[in-house]
Amino acid sequence: MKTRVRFAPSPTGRLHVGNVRTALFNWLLARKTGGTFILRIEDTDADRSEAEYEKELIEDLKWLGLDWDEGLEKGGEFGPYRQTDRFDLYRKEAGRLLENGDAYYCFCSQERLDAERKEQQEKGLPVMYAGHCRDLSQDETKTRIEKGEKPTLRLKIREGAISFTDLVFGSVTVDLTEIGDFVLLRSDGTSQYNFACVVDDALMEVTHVIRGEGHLTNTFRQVLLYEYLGLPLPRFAHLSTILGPDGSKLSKRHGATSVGEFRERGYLPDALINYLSLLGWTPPESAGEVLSVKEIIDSFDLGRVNRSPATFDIAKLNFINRSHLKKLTPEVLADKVIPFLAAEGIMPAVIDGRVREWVSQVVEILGKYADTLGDFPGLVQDLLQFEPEESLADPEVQQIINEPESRVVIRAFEKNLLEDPSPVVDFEVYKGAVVKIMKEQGIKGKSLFRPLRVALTAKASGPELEKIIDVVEQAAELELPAPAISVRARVSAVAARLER
RNA sequence: GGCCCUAUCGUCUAGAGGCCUAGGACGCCGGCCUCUCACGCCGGUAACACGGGUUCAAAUCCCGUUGGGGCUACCA
Repeated sequence: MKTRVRFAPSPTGRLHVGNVRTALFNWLLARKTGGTFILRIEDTDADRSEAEYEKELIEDLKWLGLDWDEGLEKGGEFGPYRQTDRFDLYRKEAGRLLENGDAYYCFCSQERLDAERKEQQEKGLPVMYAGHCRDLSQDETKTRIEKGEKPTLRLKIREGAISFTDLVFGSVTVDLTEIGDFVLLRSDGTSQYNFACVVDDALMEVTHVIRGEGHLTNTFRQVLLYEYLGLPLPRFAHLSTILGPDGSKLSKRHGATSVGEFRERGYLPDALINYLSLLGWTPPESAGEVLSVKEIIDSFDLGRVNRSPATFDIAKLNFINRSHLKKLTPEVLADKVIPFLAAEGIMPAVIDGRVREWVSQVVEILGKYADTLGDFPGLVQDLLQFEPEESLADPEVQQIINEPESRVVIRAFEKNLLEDPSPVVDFEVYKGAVVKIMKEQGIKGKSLFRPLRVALTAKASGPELEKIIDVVEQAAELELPAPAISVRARVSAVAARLER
């Protein structure tokens, strides 16, 4: 039988990484087995669901590359795929339950239910609906409805126990005395989650229900529903919760939690997928941990998913992201970095070919310093920035400048550059000037390059000098929002400050 | 409160009774490379929550304790 899986989010907020992992594991199973991945929206909670979130959710999924074969936007023969469009279906199935005597109308008021629950809690009793309306006569039910009362429909829980085998948690069992008669249809006629979920999964012929661990105990209710409805039971696989650094469920106070935030911070979709796939799942040892999406699909196996909750570790995500960043060509990387530079006002909004080429070079030099695309603006800023007044006050820089030899190097460097007729200081010019110092002054190694670095950048550390010389000079020729300073101007500025 | 689930280095994890003196990855620390920072390479630090069983043998099986998560809604 062909695998059919689904991701069924509620549009009640931005897409959380925990949910992404759920979507991912579903998607991986579908892609691994050549099955179908369905996107369904569970929006039966009218108060919290918003169209805006649904839109964003779709965008996030697309950005991640988790494409679906059936459902929202795609359509399919099992639609509609939004639960608010499926109420007739739920009512129809509820009707069957009612006819079979497995469900009943409940007229208990919200107040009564609340009071009862409170009392049960205070007395330390199991908290569940006591079943007051369970044995109401058909006549009474009928007249009360005719009088205009709006009942809920509840499931009549049978005696005995219910158990099922979860693909990751194994066999689980519960005694049905632990479960109260729960609501199927609300008094306004809409469906409650567990019921809608079962009807949808069954009607959509879902073969594997892969979802968060929070639903593990809901599954008992759902299995019972499948039984009452006489529908074939799908396989279940529950995924452990993702925790924050303090061991509680990952939430906003732990920092970024939504896909949108990670995208905005400059994480690559493939890296996010790679990292999330590693939470609770282990690739075969030989594969290593930095994997392409294709590699993950190829080695994915639900049987290797573990049960214990995992803590979200930003340091490891950074490592994975960095690793993915390093695999990109400079050109591809540049195109991804440019929007981040533009957002910080470092690059103009409209980029021409020369600037793009320049960014490619820069990104190649600075790439090893970046964890995320969002790190680049700061790095490029550092490269472009030249503020001798402030930077020369740095103790490390001071120490270099105070060396008599350093002063000789900087002055000679300035002189050599000024004597060179080339309008632009490119790498060849730079090299010529440096070689001359070595020959004439006999200075080399540390004593040579440290002052050269200070002369060029007014800093004590940074990327390799021979790599930055060209891009620094070129930056001065580019029309950047904040004009960059040319090599000669830099060296002269530093040399001038030597006198004081 | 009741029920369900869970527990290996700081973190993600390997581990399906002897292969475990517990392996890998991230982080951290150290070394090498090097004008510097970083990258890279090499090395190191560090864990079976606790207490009882079962067994010739337990990280692995059972029971309990403790910690964590979830459900117990006319939320999903």
